Amino acid sequence: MLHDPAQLDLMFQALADPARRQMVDRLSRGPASVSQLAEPLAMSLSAVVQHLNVLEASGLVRSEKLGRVRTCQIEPKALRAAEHWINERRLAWERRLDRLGDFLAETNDEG
Amino acid sequence: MLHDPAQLDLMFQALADPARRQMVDRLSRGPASVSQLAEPLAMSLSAVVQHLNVLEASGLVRSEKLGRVRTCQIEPKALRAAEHWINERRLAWERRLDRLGDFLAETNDEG
DNA sequence: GCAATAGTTAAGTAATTGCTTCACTGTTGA
DNA sequence: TCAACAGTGAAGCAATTACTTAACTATTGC
Repeated sequence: MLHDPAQLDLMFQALADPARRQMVDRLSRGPASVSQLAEPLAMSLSAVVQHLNVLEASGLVRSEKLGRVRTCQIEPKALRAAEHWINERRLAWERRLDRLGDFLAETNDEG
Repeated sequence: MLHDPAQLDLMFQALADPARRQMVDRLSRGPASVSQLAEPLAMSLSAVVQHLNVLEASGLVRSEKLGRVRTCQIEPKALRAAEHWINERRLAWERRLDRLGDFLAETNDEG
């Protein structure tokens, strides 16, 4: 389910915004409440909640509410899925370059 | 220069669109002309050129025009930068979990 | 030369995004 | 009990995005 293109779409879309990346960055250092996520950001709490919704919809962040405070955490599996998509494309390209290098080396030996 | 936040912003923004990811995917299998990139996409050539501009501005793709055909390639360094950003955050989180696990194991031993 | 090819550019448009403010709900500490 | 706190939801708005069409330039094969 994590590699389905729609989910990948939501993840990259979520990561495209600097405020949301800052939130992910903050969460990578440990869980945080909505207010803690909002604190370094120059925007209303409401805007932060909206960003949080995007992050949760993408699967990158999970949260749970206890009493009046919602605690958020990173979902490393989702991060890994995005990472994996990029990695596969880059590796495909680099393998292709290697093969090309081998081919050129061989045809040079025979020239 | 590749880790500057503005460039990272452009890269993730570029990857957020499914058409552009499809173009990157195509390019990961080897260089292609603009028309070749456009071929599987259900949109005008003009739209594809606009997507290509976004990809080039982000540094993810490089292109060169010879005669009337523009040939595009992936820039693996840029892909690696995006990959790296995600990887660092995920690792930070996972290391934190490890430390937490160690701590809990230790305090259990002493109970 | 000239038509077809490959791409570029500009202008317009509909949908989406990233906010804002405001009114509101539920929770908690004094 | 009640004021402050933590968060939510809706409405509205300006900017951006992802297209479109149409007019255009430059290259190439015949």
